[in-house]
Amino acid sequence: MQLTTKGRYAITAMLDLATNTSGRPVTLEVISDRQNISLSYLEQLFSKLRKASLVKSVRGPGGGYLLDSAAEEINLTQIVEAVDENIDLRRCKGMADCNNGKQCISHKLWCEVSDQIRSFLRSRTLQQVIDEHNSNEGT
Amino acid sequence: MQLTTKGRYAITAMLDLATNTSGRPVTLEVISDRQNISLSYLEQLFSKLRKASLVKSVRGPGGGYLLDSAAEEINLTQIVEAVDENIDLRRCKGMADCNNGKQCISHKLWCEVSDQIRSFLRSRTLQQVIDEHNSNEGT
DNA sequence: GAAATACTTGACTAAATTAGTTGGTTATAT
DNA sequence: ATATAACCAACTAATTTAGTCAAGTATTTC
Repeated sequence: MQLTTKGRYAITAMLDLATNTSGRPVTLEVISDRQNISLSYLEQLFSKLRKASLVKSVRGPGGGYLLDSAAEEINLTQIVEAVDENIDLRRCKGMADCNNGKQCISHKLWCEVSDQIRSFLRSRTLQQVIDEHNSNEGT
Repeated sequence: MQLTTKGRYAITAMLDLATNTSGRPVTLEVISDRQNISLSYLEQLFSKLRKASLVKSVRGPGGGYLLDSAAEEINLTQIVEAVDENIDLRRCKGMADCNNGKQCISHKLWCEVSDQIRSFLRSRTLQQVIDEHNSNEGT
């Protein structure tokens, strides 16, 4: 589990899509302007998001991107994992010579922490994030 | 809030310290061997951890590092923030020309997500992570 | 069916971050 | 004294992130 600017860009862009209620596709150019993310970098990210079936594209004039599922159905782990191909530990890829005894106790602990973060993010959908935002309007 | 290999290394090393119950300092060399992290990279990280008062050092022979507080008192956000100086958004540092209207709605949403992750990590102490590990022993 | 729109792809470059190296110095226990 | 191990700073290498460029392909609209 990584959580860097890359994942943040992806979440930001997906939230932008999720708040578009017009029903019409949103172009990457518009997202680029609104969110200050370079168009071509967005293209890279959306290529991955599309392959992960998180968004769908509409070509031609009036085209753009739409969420592929309802905002209630898309959680943050899906987004982060779609763009941030999760890099494993460097030396002990998988379990190589790592799991022998206490050598790796804190590596194992780390994995558990990582799992907890992942499942926390999985429990949060785009819609929830938006709803919580709206209920805080007054601040 | 970043969460990269750097933060993971720091958490891993801190967990290593936290599981040392001998009461004697642990050298970076030992951690380096046990966790497969280069000694000099550990030095960089521990310099920051020390400045953040998360660990204390003992010089000279028999020296090394110890947690500065009890493992119950140290949470994961403290560790990550100590080493991963949190990089803000690129263009709209602070609030520059960002907060004007709907321009930034999903930036704001992102900040809220980020806060949620931060407070989740803050709710988890080193000791809790270790305890949960021990109660899963049988697997 | 031609033109415009807008996604798609891939290779490339630049910048930033992470990781590791080197070569010291300082403090302290023995 | 000497060995140990923290401390420090500047440097390099590797990797990742971010952005650029240039060509495609699909689709709508006229």
